[in-house]
Amino acid sequence: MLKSLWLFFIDLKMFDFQIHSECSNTAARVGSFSTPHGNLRTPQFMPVGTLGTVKGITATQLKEVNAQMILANTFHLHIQPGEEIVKNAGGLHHFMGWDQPILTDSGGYQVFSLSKLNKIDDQGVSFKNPRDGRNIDLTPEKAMQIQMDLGADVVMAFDQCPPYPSTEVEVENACKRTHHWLERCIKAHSRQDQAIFGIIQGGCYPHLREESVRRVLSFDLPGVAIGGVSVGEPSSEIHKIVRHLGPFLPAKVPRYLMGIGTVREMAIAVANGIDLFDCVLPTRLGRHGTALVRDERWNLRNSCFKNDYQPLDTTCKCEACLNHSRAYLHHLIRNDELLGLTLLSLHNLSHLIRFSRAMTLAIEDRCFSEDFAPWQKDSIARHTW
RNA sequence: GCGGGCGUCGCCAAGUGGUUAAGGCAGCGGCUUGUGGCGCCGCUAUUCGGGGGUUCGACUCCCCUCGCUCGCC
Repeated sequence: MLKSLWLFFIDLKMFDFQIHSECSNTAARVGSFSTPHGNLRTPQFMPVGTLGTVKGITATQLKEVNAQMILANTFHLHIQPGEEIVKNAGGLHHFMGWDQPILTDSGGYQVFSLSKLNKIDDQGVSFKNPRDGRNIDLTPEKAMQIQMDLGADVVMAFDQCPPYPSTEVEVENACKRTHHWLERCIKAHSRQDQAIFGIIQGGCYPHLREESVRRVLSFDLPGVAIGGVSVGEPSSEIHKIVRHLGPFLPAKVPRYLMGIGTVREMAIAVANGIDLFDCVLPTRLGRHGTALVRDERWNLRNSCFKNDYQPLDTTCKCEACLNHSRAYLHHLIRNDELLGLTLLSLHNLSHLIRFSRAMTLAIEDRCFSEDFAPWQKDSIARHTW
Protein backbone atom coordinates (compact mmCIF):
# COMPACT_ATOMS: atom_id res chain seq x y z
CA MET A 1 0.00 0.00 0.00
CA LEU A 2 2.70 2.38 1.12
CA LYS A 3 4.82 1.34 -1.84
CA SER A 4 2.10 1.94 -4.39
CA LEU A 5 1.39 5.33 -2.88
CA TRP A 6 5.04 6.20 -3.13
CA LEU A 7 5.18 5.05 -6.74
CA PHE A 8 2.10 7.09 -7.48
CA PHE A 9 3.79 10.10 -5.98
CA ILE A 10 6.90 9.55 -8.09
CA ASP A 11 4.72 9.11 -11.13
CA LEU A 12 2.98 12.39 -10.57
CA LYS A 13 6.20 14.19 -9.95
CA MET A 14 8.00 12.81 -12.95
CA PHE A 15 5.23 12.96 -15.51
CA ASP A 16 2.87 15.69 -14.54
CA PHE A 17 0.97 17.23 -17.42
CA GLN A 18 -0.52 20.64 -16.76
CA ILE A 19 -2.71 22.75 -18.98
CA HIS A 20 -1.87 26.45 -18.85
CA SER A 21 -4.15 27.94 -21.43
CA GLU A 22 -7.00 26.88 -23.64
CA CYS A 23 -8.63 28.26 -26.73
CA SER A 24 -12.21 29.38 -26.26
CA ASN A 25 -13.66 28.07 -29.52
CA THR A 26 -11.45 25.06 -30.29
CA ALA A 27 -9.81 22.27 -28.31
CA ALA A 28 -6.40 23.93 -28.72
CA ARG A 29 -4.44 24.19 -25.51
CA VAL A 30 -1.09 25.16 -24.08
CA GLY A 31 0.49 22.91 -21.54
CA SER A 32 3.66 21.52 -20.07
CA PHE A 33 4.73 17.96 -19.51
CA SER A 34 7.40 17.22 -16.95
CA THR A 35 9.93 14.45 -17.43
CA PRO A 36 13.08 13.43 -15.54
CA HIS A 37 15.07 15.43 -18.09
CA GLY A 38 13.06 18.61 -17.93
CA ASN A 39 9.78 20.08 -19.00
CA LEU A 40 8.24 19.95 -22.39
CA ARG A 41 6.13 22.87 -23.50
CA THR A 42 3.17 21.96 -25.69
CA PRO A 43 2.11 22.19 -28.48
CA GLN A 44 5.51 20.98 -29.55
CA PHE A 45 7.23 19.45 -32.52
CA MET A 46 9.85 16.74 -31.84
CA PRO A 47 12.77 16.33 -34.28
CA VAL A 48 13.34 12.73 -35.26
CA GLY A 49 16.72 11.30 -34.41
CA THR A 50 16.33 7.73 -35.45
CA LEU A 51 19.80 6.50 -34.66
CA GLY A 52 20.33 8.64 -31.61
CA THR A 53 21.17 11.63 -33.75
CA VAL A 54 19.07 14.03 -35.73
CA LYS A 55 20.87 13.51 -39.01
CA GLY A 56 23.55 16.08 -39.57
CA ILE A 57 22.58 18.18 -36.54
CA THR A 58 24.46 18.51 -33.27
CA ALA A 59 22.83 18.63 -29.85
CA THR A 60 24.01 22.23 -29.53
CA GLN A 61 22.34 23.17 -32.79
CA LEU A 62 19.14 21.45 -31.68
CA LYS A 63 19.09 23.60 -28.58
CA GLU A 64 19.70 26.71 -30.66
CA VAL A 65 16.50 26.05 -32.61
CA ASN A 66 14.71 25.44 -29.29
CA ALA A 67 14.10 21.73 -29.75
CA GLN A 68 12.82 20.43 -26.43
CA MET A 69 12.39 16.73 -26.96
CA ILE A 70 13.64 14.39 -29.64
CA LEU A 71 12.47 11.03 -30.90
CA ALA A 72 14.85 8.11 -31.20
CA ASN A 73 13.99 4.77 -32.65
CA THR A 74 13.96 1.38 -31.00
CA PHE A 75 14.12 -0.58 -34.23
CA HIS A 76 17.20 1.19 -35.58
CA LEU A 77 19.04 1.36 -32.28
CA HIS A 78 18.38 -2.31 -31.64
CA ILE A 79 19.95 -3.20 -34.99
CA GLN A 80 22.78 -0.77 -34.49
CA PRO A 81 24.59 -0.35 -32.16
CA GLY A 82 22.31 -2.54 -30.02
CA GLU A 83 20.75 -1.56 -26.71
CA GLU A 84 23.59 -3.11 -24.70
CA ILE A 85 26.04 -0.54 -26.00
CA VAL A 86 23.66 2.29 -25.21
CA LYS A 87 22.87 0.92 -21.77
CA ASN A 88 26.56 0.52 -20.97
CA ALA A 89 27.14 4.11 -22.07
CA GLY A 90 24.78 5.17 -19.30
CA GLY A 91 21.64 5.40 -21.43
CA LEU A 92 20.71 7.22 -24.56
CA HIS A 93 21.02 10.72 -23.07
CA HIS A 94 24.65 10.11 -22.20
CA PHE A 95 25.38 8.15 -25.33
CA MET A 96 24.22 10.89 -27.67
CA GLY A 97 25.02 13.91 -25.55
CA TRP A 98 21.45 15.20 -25.22
CA ASP A 99 20.37 16.08 -21.71
CA GLN A 100 16.77 17.01 -22.51
CA PRO A 101 13.75 14.73 -22.89
CA ILE A 102 13.81 11.81 -25.32
CA LEU A 103 10.98 9.65 -26.59
CA THR A 104 11.59 6.26 -28.18
CA ASP A 105 9.30 4.86 -30.80
CA SER A 106 8.57 1.19 -30.25
CA GLY A 107 9.80 0.07 -33.65
CA GLY A 108 6.37 -1.19 -34.65
CA TYR A 109 6.17 1.10 -37.62
CA GLN A 110 9.62 0.20 -38.93
CA VAL A 111 8.97 -3.51 -38.59
CA PHE A 112 6.12 -3.09 -41.02
CA SER A 113 7.58 -0.44 -43.28
CA LEU A 114 11.27 -1.25 -43.58
CA SER A 115 11.86 -4.92 -43.12
CA LYS A 116 10.97 -8.05 -44.96
CA LEU A 117 8.51 -9.61 -42.59
CA ASN A 118 8.74 -13.32 -42.10
CA LYS A 119 5.96 -13.91 -39.69
CA ILE A 120 3.48 -12.03 -37.59
CA ASP A 121 1.19 -13.56 -35.03
CA ASP A 122 -0.28 -12.69 -31.69
CA GLN A 123 3.00 -13.52 -30.02
CA GLY A 124 5.02 -10.93 -31.96
CA VAL A 125 6.83 -10.42 -35.24
CA SER A 126 9.79 -12.11 -36.84
CA PHE A 127 11.63 -10.28 -39.58
CA LYS A 128 14.87 -10.12 -41.45
CA ASN A 129 17.37 -7.53 -40.37
CA PRO A 130 17.57 -5.23 -43.41
CA ARG A 131 21.29 -4.79 -42.67
CA ASP A 132 22.57 -8.33 -42.60
CA GLY A 133 19.56 -10.52 -43.34
CA ARG A 134 19.64 -12.23 -39.95
CA ASN A 135 16.39 -13.11 -38.30
CA ILE A 136 15.12 -10.94 -35.47
CA ASP A 137 12.15 -11.59 -33.23
CA LEU A 138 10.32 -8.71 -31.67
CA THR A 139 7.58 -9.08 -29.09
CA PRO A 140 5.88 -6.50 -26.89
CA GLU A 141 8.08 -7.69 -24.00
CA LYS A 142 11.24 -7.45 -26.09
CA ALA A 143 10.33 -3.99 -27.38
CA MET A 144 9.82 -2.85 -23.80
CA GLN A 145 13.08 -4.37 -22.64
CA ILE A 146 14.98 -2.60 -25.42
CA GLN A 147 13.34 0.70 -24.58
CA MET A 148 14.08 0.28 -20.89
CA ASP A 149 17.72 -0.36 -21.78
CA LEU A 150 17.79 2.71 -24.04
CA GLY A 151 16.41 4.75 -21.16
CA ALA A 152 14.28 7.41 -22.85
CA ASP A 153 11.86 9.52 -20.80
CA VAL A 154 8.86 8.37 -22.80
CA VAL A 155 8.50 4.92 -24.35
CA MET A 156 5.88 3.87 -26.85
CA ALA A 157 3.85 0.68 -26.76
CA PHE A 158 4.60 -1.89 -29.44
CA ASP A 159 1.83 -1.68 -32.01
CA GLN A 160 0.84 -3.07 -35.37
CA CYS A 161 0.60 -0.29 -37.92
CA PRO A 162 -1.38 -1.47 -40.94
CA PRO A 163 -0.55 0.09 -44.30
CA TYR A 164 -2.90 2.20 -46.39
CA PRO A 165 -5.08 1.04 -47.92
CA SER A 166 -6.13 -1.92 -45.78
CA THR A 167 -9.46 -3.65 -45.53
CA GLU A 168 -11.68 -3.16 -42.54
CA VAL A 169 -10.96 -6.71 -41.39
CA GLU A 170 -7.21 -6.20 -41.63
CA VAL A 171 -7.39 -2.97 -39.63
CA GLU A 172 -9.70 -4.53 -37.09
CA ASN A 173 -7.26 -7.39 -36.57
CA ALA A 174 -4.36 -4.98 -36.24
CA CYS A 175 -6.34 -3.05 -33.63
CA LYS A 176 -7.11 -6.15 -31.57
CA ARG A 177 -3.50 -7.21 -31.70
CA THR A 178 -2.32 -3.71 -30.78
CA HIS A 179 -4.63 -3.69 -27.75
CA HIS A 180 -3.44 -7.10 -26.57
CA TRP A 181 0.13 -6.07 -27.08
CA LEU A 182 -0.49 -2.86 -25.13
CA GLU A 183 -1.57 -4.90 -22.13
CA ARG A 184 1.60 -6.98 -22.36
CA CYS A 185 3.75 -3.88 -22.84
CA ILE A 186 2.37 -2.38 -19.66
CA LYS A 187 3.01 -5.61 -17.74
CA ALA A 188 6.57 -5.84 -19.09
CA HIS A 189 7.43 -2.20 -18.45
CA SER A 190 8.91 -1.66 -15.02
CA ARG A 191 10.95 1.54 -15.10
CA GLN A 192 9.20 4.16 -13.00
CA ASP A 193 11.27 6.94 -14.49
CA GLN A 194 9.80 6.29 -17.93
CA ALA A 195 6.31 7.17 -19.06
CA ILE A 196 4.62 4.72 -21.38
CA PHE A 197 2.20 5.98 -24.04
CA GLY A 198 -0.43 3.80 -25.67
CA ILE A 199 -1.16 3.98 -29.39
CA ILE A 200 -4.56 4.23 -31.00
CA GLN A 201 -4.99 2.42 -34.31
CA GLY A 202 -8.05 2.00 -36.51
CA GLY A 203 -6.93 3.30 -39.90
CA CYS A 204 -9.57 5.35 -41.68
CA TYR A 205 -12.49 3.48 -40.11
CA PRO A 206 -14.20 5.76 -37.56
CA HIS A 207 -15.85 3.02 -35.51
CA LEU A 208 -12.53 1.13 -35.22
CA ARG A 209 -10.83 4.35 -34.12
CA GLU A 210 -13.51 4.84 -31.49
CA GLU A 211 -13.15 1.30 -30.22
CA SER A 212 -9.38 1.68 -30.17
CA VAL A 213 -9.41 4.93 -28.25
CA ARG A 214 -11.74 3.36 -25.68
CA ARG A 215 -9.46 0.36 -25.22
CA VAL A 216 -6.27 2.38 -25.01
CA LEU A 217 -7.74 4.87 -22.54
CA SER A 218 -8.92 2.07 -20.27
CA PHE A 219 -5.28 1.61 -19.19
CA ASP A 220 -5.08 5.15 -17.84
CA LEU A 221 -1.59 5.81 -19.14
CA PRO A 222 0.39 9.06 -18.77
CA GLY A 223 0.06 9.79 -22.49
CA VAL A 224 -1.80 8.72 -25.57
CA ALA A 225 -0.85 8.68 -29.24
CA ILE A 226 -2.73 8.52 -32.49
CA GLY A 227 -0.85 6.07 -34.68
CA GLY A 228 -1.48 4.60 -38.08
CA VAL A 229 -1.54 7.99 -39.80
CA SER A 230 0.82 9.32 -42.46
CA VAL A 231 1.11 5.87 -43.94
CA GLY A 232 0.12 6.95 -47.43
CA GLU A 233 -3.47 8.10 -46.94
CA PRO A 234 -4.56 11.50 -48.27
CA SER A 235 -4.14 14.31 -45.75
CA SER A 236 -7.89 14.85 -45.69
CA GLU A 237 -8.13 11.44 -43.99
CA ILE A 238 -5.66 12.57 -41.33
CA HIS A 239 -7.85 15.60 -40.68
CA LYS A 240 -10.95 13.43 -40.39
CA ILE A 241 -9.26 11.06 -37.92
CA VAL A 242 -7.98 13.93 -35.79
CA ARG A 243 -11.35 15.71 -35.79
CA HIS A 244 -13.15 12.49 -34.98
CA LEU A 245 -10.86 11.42 -32.14
CA GLY A 246 -10.31 14.84 -30.57
CA PRO A 247 -13.42 14.78 -28.33
CA PHE A 248 -12.56 11.29 -27.05
CA LEU A 249 -9.08 12.17 -25.84
CA PRO A 250 -8.58 12.80 -22.12
CA ALA A 251 -7.62 16.32 -21.10
CA LYS A 252 -5.21 15.31 -18.37
CA VAL A 253 -2.51 13.70 -20.52
CA PRO A 254 -0.42 14.76 -23.50
CA ARG A 255 -1.88 13.69 -26.83
CA TYR A 256 0.62 12.80 -29.48
CA LEU A 257 -0.08 12.61 -33.22
CA MET A 258 2.60 10.36 -34.65
CA GLY A 259 4.43 11.09 -37.85
CA ILE A 260 2.91 14.46 -38.63
CA GLY A 261 4.98 17.43 -39.61
CA THR A 262 3.45 19.93 -42.00
CA VAL A 263 2.22 23.24 -40.66
CA ARG A 264 -1.27 22.71 -42.04
CA GLU A 265 -1.71 19.30 -40.46
CA MET A 266 -0.21 20.52 -37.20
CA ALA A 267 -2.54 23.52 -37.07
CA ILE A 268 -5.62 21.39 -37.63
CA ALA A 269 -4.40 18.84 -35.10
CA VAL A 270 -3.74 21.47 -32.44
CA ALA A 271 -7.20 22.89 -33.09
CA ASN A 272 -8.44 19.43 -32.17
CA GLY A 273 -6.44 19.16 -29.00
CA ILE A 274 -3.17 17.54 -30.09
CA ASP A 275 -0.08 18.46 -28.06
CA LEU A 276 2.83 16.61 -29.63
CA PHE A 277 4.18 15.85 -33.07
CA ASP A 278 7.15 14.19 -34.65
CA CYS A 279 8.07 13.95 -38.29
CA VAL A 280 10.98 13.10 -40.51
CA LEU A 281 9.81 15.59 -43.09
CA PRO A 282 11.78 18.70 -42.09
CA THR A 283 15.09 16.85 -42.05
CA ARG A 284 14.33 14.65 -45.01
CA LEU A 285 13.27 17.67 -47.05
CA GLY A 286 16.42 19.41 -45.91
CA ARG A 287 18.57 16.53 -47.07
CA HIS A 288 16.79 16.65 -50.40
CA GLY A 289 17.45 20.35 -50.82
CA THR A 290 14.02 21.71 -49.89
CA ALA A 291 13.39 24.54 -47.45
CA LEU A 292 10.14 25.31 -45.63
CA VAL A 293 9.27 28.97 -45.98
CA ARG A 294 5.88 30.13 -44.70
CA ASP A 295 3.53 27.47 -46.01
CA GLU A 296 5.62 26.86 -49.11
CA ARG A 297 8.39 24.47 -50.03
CA TRP A 298 11.33 25.89 -51.90
CA ASN A 299 13.65 23.61 -53.78
CA LEU A 300 17.02 25.28 -53.25
CA ARG A 301 18.41 23.38 -56.22
CA ASN A 302 16.28 25.53 -58.50
CA SER A 303 18.27 27.93 -60.63
CA CYS A 304 16.22 30.92 -59.50
CA PHE A 305 18.29 30.98 -56.30
CA LYS A 306 21.62 31.13 -58.11
CA ASN A 307 21.93 34.89 -57.77
CA ASP A 308 19.62 35.43 -54.82
CA TYR A 309 21.68 36.97 -52.04
CA GLN A 310 18.83 37.44 -49.55
CA PRO A 311 18.57 35.33 -46.42
CA LEU A 312 16.38 32.25 -46.86
CA ASP A 313 13.66 33.56 -44.54
CA THR A 314 14.08 37.03 -43.07
CA THR A 315 11.72 36.22 -40.21
CA CYS A 316 13.77 33.21 -39.10
CA LYS A 317 16.65 33.37 -36.63
CA CYS A 318 18.26 30.01 -37.35
CA GLU A 319 21.91 29.67 -38.26
CA ALA A 320 21.14 29.27 -41.97
CA CYS A 321 18.97 32.37 -42.16
CA LEU A 322 21.13 34.47 -39.90
CA ASN A 323 24.45 33.83 -41.61
CA HIS A 324 23.86 32.72 -45.17
CA SER A 325 22.21 33.66 -48.44
CA ARG A 326 19.92 31.65 -50.69
CA ALA A 327 22.65 31.75 -53.33
CA TYR A 328 25.13 30.15 -50.93
CA LEU A 329 22.66 27.47 -49.84
CA HIS A 330 21.88 26.84 -53.53
CA HIS A 331 25.59 26.42 -54.20
CA LEU A 332 26.06 24.02 -51.28
CA ILE A 333 23.07 21.90 -52.25
CA ARG A 334 24.06 21.85 -55.91
CA ASN A 335 27.45 20.51 -55.01
CA ASP A 336 26.29 17.88 -52.54
CA GLU A 337 28.06 19.64 -49.73
CA LEU A 338 27.09 18.18 -46.34
CA LEU A 339 26.84 21.63 -44.82
CA GLY A 340 23.95 22.42 -47.17
CA LEU A 341 21.98 19.45 -45.88
CA THR A 342 22.71 20.43 -42.31
CA LEU A 343 21.72 24.06 -42.76
CA LEU A 344 18.46 23.30 -44.55
CA SER A 345 17.54 20.59 -42.02
CA LEU A 346 18.29 23.03 -39.24
CA HIS A 347 16.16 25.72 -40.82
CA ASN A 348 13.25 23.33 -41.39
CA LEU A 349 13.39 22.19 -37.77
CA SER A 350 13.54 25.78 -36.64
CA HIS A 351 10.52 26.50 -38.83
CA LEU A 352 8.30 23.82 -37.28
CA ILE A 353 9.43 24.54 -33.74
CA ARG A 354 8.84 28.24 -34.32
CA PHE A 355 5.42 27.32 -35.64
CA SER A 356 4.72 25.36 -32.45
CA ARG A 357 5.69 28.44 -30.48
CA ALA A 358 3.49 30.64 -32.67
CA MET A 359 0.53 28.39 -31.95
CA THR A 360 1.30 28.54 -28.25
CA LEU A 361 1.34 32.34 -28.30
CA ALA A 362 -1.82 32.48 -30.35
CA ILE A 363 -3.66 30.27 -27.88
CA GLU A 364 -2.38 32.32 -24.97
CA ASP A 365 -3.38 35.53 -26.74
CA ARG A 366 -6.78 34.04 -27.56
CA CYS A 367 -6.38 34.49 -31.28
CA PHE A 368 -6.13 30.87 -32.30
CA SER A 369 -8.86 29.68 -34.57
CA GLU A 370 -9.65 26.41 -36.21
CA ASP A 371 -7.89 27.54 -39.34
CA PHE A 372 -4.66 28.72 -37.77
CA ALA A 373 -2.89 30.13 -40.80
CA PRO A 374 -0.63 32.95 -39.69
CA TRP A 375 1.10 33.09 -43.05
CA GLN A 376 -2.14 34.41 -44.53
CA LYS A 377 -2.55 38.17 -44.44
CA ASP A 378 -6.05 38.08 -43.03
CA SER A 379 -5.22 35.63 -40.27
CA ILE A 380 -5.88 36.93 -36.79
CA ALA A 381 -2.85 34.95 -35.59
CA ARG A 382 -0.47 36.57 -38.06
CA HIS A 383 1.33 38.71 -35.48
CA THR A 384 2.67 35.67 -33.65
CA TRP A 385 4.42 34.34 -36.74
C1' G B 1 53.82 16.01 -98.15
C1' C B 2 51.86 10.71 -98.00
C1' G B 3 48.84 7.01 -95.50
C1' G B 4 45.15 5.44 -91.55
C1' G B 5 41.26 6.57 -87.91
C1' C B 6 37.47 9.73 -86.00
C1' G B 7 33.68 13.81 -86.04
C1' U B 8 25.91 11.94 -83.26
C1' C B 9 22.75 17.27 -77.30
C1' G B 10 27.23 21.18 -72.78
C1' C B 11 30.24 16.17 -71.77
C1' C B 12 30.58 10.71 -72.55
C1' A B 13 28.36 7.46 -75.95
C1' A B 14 24.93 3.45 -78.85
C1' G B 15 23.36 3.19 -83.71
C1' U B 16 27.04 0.84 -90.14
C1' G B 17 20.71 1.71 -95.70
C1' G B 18 14.26 1.19 -93.62
C1' U B 19 8.73 3.75 -90.01
C1' U B 20 9.16 8.61 -84.09
C1' A B 21 18.18 8.71 -83.41
C1' A B 22 19.37 4.11 -77.22
C1' G B 23 21.56 5.25 -72.63
C1' G B 24 24.51 7.86 -68.84
C1' C B 25 26.26 12.55 -66.72
C1' A B 26 25.09 17.63 -66.70
C1' G B 27 20.72 20.90 -67.20
C1' C B 28 15.21 22.32 -66.23
C1' G B 29 11.18 21.02 -62.99
C1' G B 30 8.29 17.76 -59.64
C1' C B 31 7.59 14.03 -55.48
C1' U B 32 9.00 13.05 -50.27
C1' U B 33 4.40 13.03 -43.33
C1' G B 34 6.06 7.25 -36.29
C1' U B 35 14.00 8.54 -41.69
C1' G B 36 18.25 4.14 -45.79
C1' G B 37 22.10 11.46 -46.79
C1' C B 38 18.46 5.90 -50.13
C1' G B 39 15.41 7.08 -53.92
C1' C B 40 11.36 7.92 -57.49
C1' C B 41 8.91 10.70 -61.66
C1' G B 42 8.57 14.03 -65.82
C1' C B 43 11.08 17.33 -69.56
C1' U B 44 15.57 18.16 -72.44
C1' A B 45 18.93 16.52 -80.59
C1' U B 46 12.64 17.09 -86.39
C1' U B 47 18.59 15.93 -86.24
C1' C B 48 23.92 13.17 -86.74
C1' G B 49 30.89 18.94 -88.48
C1' G B 50 29.54 21.60 -93.45
C1' G B 51 28.17 21.10 -98.73
C1' G B 52 26.91 18.14 -102.86
C1' G B 53 25.54 13.26 -104.90
C1' U B 54 23.59 7.87 -105.18
C1' U B 55 18.80 5.68 -103.53
C1' C B 56 11.81 4.76 -103.03
C1' G B 57 14.61 5.78 -98.42
C1' A B 58 21.02 7.89 -95.64
C1' C B 59 23.79 9.14 -89.05
C1' U B 60 24.89 4.90 -92.05
C1' C B 61 27.26 4.46 -99.26
C1' C B 62 30.20 8.01 -102.79
C1' C B 63 32.69 12.93 -103.74
C1' C B 64 34.41 17.65 -102.01
C1' U B 65 35.46 20.53 -97.78
C1' C B 66 36.54 21.83 -92.52
C1' G B 67 38.28 20.09 -87.73
C1' C B 68 40.70 16.55 -84.43
C1' U B 69 44.01 12.44 -84.05
C1' C B 70 47.72 8.50 -85.04
C1' G B 71 51.75 6.66 -88.16
C1' C B 72 55.56 7.51 -91.95
C1' C B 73 58.74 11.03 -94.52
